Amino acid sequence: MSANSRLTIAAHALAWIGLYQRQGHEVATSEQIATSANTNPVVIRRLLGELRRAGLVESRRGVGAGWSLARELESMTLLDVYEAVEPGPLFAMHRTTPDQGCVVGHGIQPAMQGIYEGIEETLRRELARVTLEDVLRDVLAAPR
Amino acid sequence: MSANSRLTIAAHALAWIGLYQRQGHEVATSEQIATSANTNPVVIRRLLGELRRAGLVESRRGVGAGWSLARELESMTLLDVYEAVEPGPLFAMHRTTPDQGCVVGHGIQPAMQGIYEGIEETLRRELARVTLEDVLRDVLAAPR
DNA sequence: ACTGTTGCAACCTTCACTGTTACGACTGTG
DNA sequence: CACAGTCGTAACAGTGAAGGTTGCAACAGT
Repeated sequence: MSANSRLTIAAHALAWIGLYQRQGHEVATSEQIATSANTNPVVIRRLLGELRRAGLVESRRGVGAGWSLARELESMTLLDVYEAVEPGPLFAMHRTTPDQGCVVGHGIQPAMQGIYEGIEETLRRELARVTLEDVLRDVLAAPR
Repeated sequence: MSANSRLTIAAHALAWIGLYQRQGHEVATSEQIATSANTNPVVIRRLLGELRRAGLVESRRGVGAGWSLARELESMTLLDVYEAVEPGPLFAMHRTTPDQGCVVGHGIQPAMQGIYEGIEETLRRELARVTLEDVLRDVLAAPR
């Protein structure tokens, strides 16, 4: 499907900020998070910007600037993150309109639309069952 | 997610072949299916080739060549099609290894791996609940 | 005024998907 | 046996998303 890592990196960033704050720090910088995720700070800022628009994090500018959680990790689910960073649908329709003169060409899109909606709804329910607190717990439970 | 239309087109092709065969025809050509799906015959042949490898369709060459179903539509699910045309996982990990010296960088991949596996399993169950017979029925039920 | 960080634009590279052309391989028909 | 129609597949181009990188203005505390 040509999967991307946006949800993974976003969860990484949130878990990092959450843990950092529990260690007594006020804000985390995109530079620190990027080092942990082994990527570029701008990539982190772009993702966190989308999470800010969704109300999951806040940012401060100026000296002592950085990122902090807008809510507790317990109240954030992977669905919140998914919706913030993945706007489009999971499955795409035809790139060009199928032949409307053909029975199948005419009926296929409404048919698949209905099926896909049900499947995506199930995916969302599943994503909503996992909180970022769960993620952080699993992260800390990793061996070694 | 940069979704693609492979599952949609594959379902379209299978429904088309199935309906065509019920109308008394032996085999369908990639040309006919491509016309219905409004795409190029080679695109259809590539997709059907993957479905053939998965044992869902058969092809004949030579004069009177074309494609036919290898099984009844009732016995084919969207999961069969999905697995035939979408090899990779739904969500990707980091493109580069995260900082293993960081607690989060070290634990994030196993954590997300476990979470993603559960979610993909749910997705598969959902795809397995829809047969291609269901798809064809919905196609034929479209208004007008 | 200085400093460190965000916000954001601009650009590049990579990669998957899709579309297209071309042609050899195959097989039933005349 | 030649022909015709279709598959099988390689090769290449176009498109678009994702990710990486650089650069710089804006901001705010010291």
